[in-house]
Amino acid sequence: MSTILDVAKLAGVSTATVSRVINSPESVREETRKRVTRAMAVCNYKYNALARGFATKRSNTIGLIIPTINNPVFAESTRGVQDCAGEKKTQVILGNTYYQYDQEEGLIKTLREKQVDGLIITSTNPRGRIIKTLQDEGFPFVLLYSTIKKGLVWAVGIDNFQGGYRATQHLIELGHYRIGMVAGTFSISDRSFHRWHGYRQCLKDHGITYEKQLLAQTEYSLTGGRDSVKKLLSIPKPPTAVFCSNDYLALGAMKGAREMGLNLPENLSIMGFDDIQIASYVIPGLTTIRQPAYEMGKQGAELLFQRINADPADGGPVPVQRMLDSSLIVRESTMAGPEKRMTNGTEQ
Amino acid sequence: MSTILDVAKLAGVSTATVSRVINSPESVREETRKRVTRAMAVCNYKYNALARGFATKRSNTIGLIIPTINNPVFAESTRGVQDCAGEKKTQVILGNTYYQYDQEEGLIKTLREKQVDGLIITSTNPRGRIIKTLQDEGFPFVLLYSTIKKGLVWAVGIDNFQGGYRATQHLIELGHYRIGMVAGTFSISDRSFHRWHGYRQCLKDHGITYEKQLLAQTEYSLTGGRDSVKKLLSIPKPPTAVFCSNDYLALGAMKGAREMGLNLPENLSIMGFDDIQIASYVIPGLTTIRQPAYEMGKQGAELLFQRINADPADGGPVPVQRMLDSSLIVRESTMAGPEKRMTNGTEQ
DNA sequence: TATATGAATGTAAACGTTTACAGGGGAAAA
DNA sequence: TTTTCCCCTGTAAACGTTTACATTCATATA
Repeated sequence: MSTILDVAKLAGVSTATVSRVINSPESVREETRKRVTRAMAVCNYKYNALARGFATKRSNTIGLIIPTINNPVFAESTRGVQDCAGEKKTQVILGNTYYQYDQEEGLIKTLREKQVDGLIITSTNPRGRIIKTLQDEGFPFVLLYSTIKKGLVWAVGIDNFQGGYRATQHLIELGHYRIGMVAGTFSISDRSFHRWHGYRQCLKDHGITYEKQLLAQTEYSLTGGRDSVKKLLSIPKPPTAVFCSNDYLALGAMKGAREMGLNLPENLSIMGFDDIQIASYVIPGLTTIRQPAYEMGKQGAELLFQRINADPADGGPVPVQRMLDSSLIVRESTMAGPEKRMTNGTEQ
Repeated sequence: MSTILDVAKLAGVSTATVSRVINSPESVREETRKRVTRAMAVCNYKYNALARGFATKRSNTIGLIIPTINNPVFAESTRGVQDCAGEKKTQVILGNTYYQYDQEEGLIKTLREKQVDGLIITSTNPRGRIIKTLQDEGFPFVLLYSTIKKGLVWAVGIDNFQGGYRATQHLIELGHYRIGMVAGTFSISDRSFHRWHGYRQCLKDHGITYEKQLLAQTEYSLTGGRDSVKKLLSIPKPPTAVFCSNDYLALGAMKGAREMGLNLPENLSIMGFDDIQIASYVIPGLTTIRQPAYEMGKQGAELLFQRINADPADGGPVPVQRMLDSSLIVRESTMAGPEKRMTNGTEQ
């Protein structure tokens, strides 16, 4: 492999000049530039970005930490991050935590050792020790899918409480009052937790008492959704509607309900959360709360670069928390509850 | 930031010794080791893997190039790659080509500059210039989803021709003889191309003449699948079955067919390819050709490491091409063609 | 003519590791 | 006692860039 030095010798200039034609060509005389360019071609010179990173303490690489690339919602925001990073000539290293805190911890450590310029994290536990350390040490990072509304940490997310509330409200307005919830284990996702809070509050506001047996917690997977809904449908007075804390679980729930012989949505209304692409391609179309996943990734990355490139002179940039809009998308997987149908004669 | 030198001074040893306690602790006396470890803690030492990479010419990073992380099949193999890399203490940089050759070209260049130890590539054009260059220069890479069966390039894939053949055969055996195909544009994926070849050959072997108008080419997306199937259904004698070159397109096709008022599978049989997870969660369950996506990623990574770590002494390791098994998964989206149903009385 | 200016280039140190090689010292062997 | 060996540690160069600073030289200015 030839180096800048080889090129320099061949072109009869110093390494500094070669470096300059690479990084600020306008600062070197045209004739010299040509000579150097030709020399680079002659010895098939390959730039070593790692050596540059070493010299400049800037790797032009960022780390992206998500629970799992399998959930399309994270795939979508990954794309957002990548697209933004691409514009900034930056590469992204991807890591999956599989919702495990120790994995998250390990990943962050490794990526920092790799000298990434910053981190975008969909954390399993945003209030845990690791994030705190990062914050204390002033390392540039931004939280994704975060529920943090105000404070010192950079974050972009949606209002998960409100989302959970709105989802539940939709079901109540349809006349359901036995509403189950399928959620991820709270210890592994604080998003689920907030959505559940919204659900509880909404029930309360409508005079419906919360029942513990109407909550099924599970791991985030299609099978998790399927099994959980079956559990909910097996209790004495089963729910007529279930709110799943994400679309992935909801898709699983649909299958589970059907395996128990139910027709959808007549026998069971199902709500999801996320609005992944496939949600509108499925029968019945999944009613859900849309969150702008691609946009979230994109904006997260933008904020990160903003933070990284900020002039540290004036006490550092001021942290920003950005809340994106979520919205209710009504499709066919939810319909009027049995009582409502009877009273207004729309029972089929 | 403290360096190895700081630690060394603090512990009263040389930098070499500190480096040794990091990389081969067993080679240093216990008492010294302890002293160094303590010193590292005291000055909050953070290892710089980038500096290491620079010194050793080994970045412990590999690049993974795929068309798009949005297609679950690539997300799944990405996970396979990541899991394997994780075991080897290696990180993976992810790049999407969006099926564009110039993107692929750019990514490969950038990643090589970043000094990745190797590349795993799901190429848009495996016989193009870039792959050739990589090969000529002896850079370690392995092709994923490749159809290459024998030769000098490392590759893992399935037999796409056979897969296309088997899919078509399934439809023919069900009594269909007007069989459409929805495929990606051939110029952007050689996999699609081979599946289409299998389709044609199978038609031929069963005495069915190939009709150009029964082929719809499109970009790889749900909407692409939806629009294409509509096009196929609008021709004078529309197909009674369509084979989509991947599940993603097939899911789109299902929607398209329904939007034209068809019942599935009674009015149209639909086949996919890949067997993405969601394929079995959809109604009707999607009949498809399964390919082991996770396994493909995992094995691809294993081969890459094998190649990277091979002792270059004995003329370099011998290239391996690995063909994984694919298999027909019959679900509910395909059923007997109209004629067959009439003749044997199973028409509903 | 003498001086100031500025553009283009060169010099050399710095970045934080690794590692080939050398050396010290103690135990075992002769 | 001398020699040999091995374990542990140190020395110093090397990896390929960038960049602050110095230098050169031509041109403009006084």
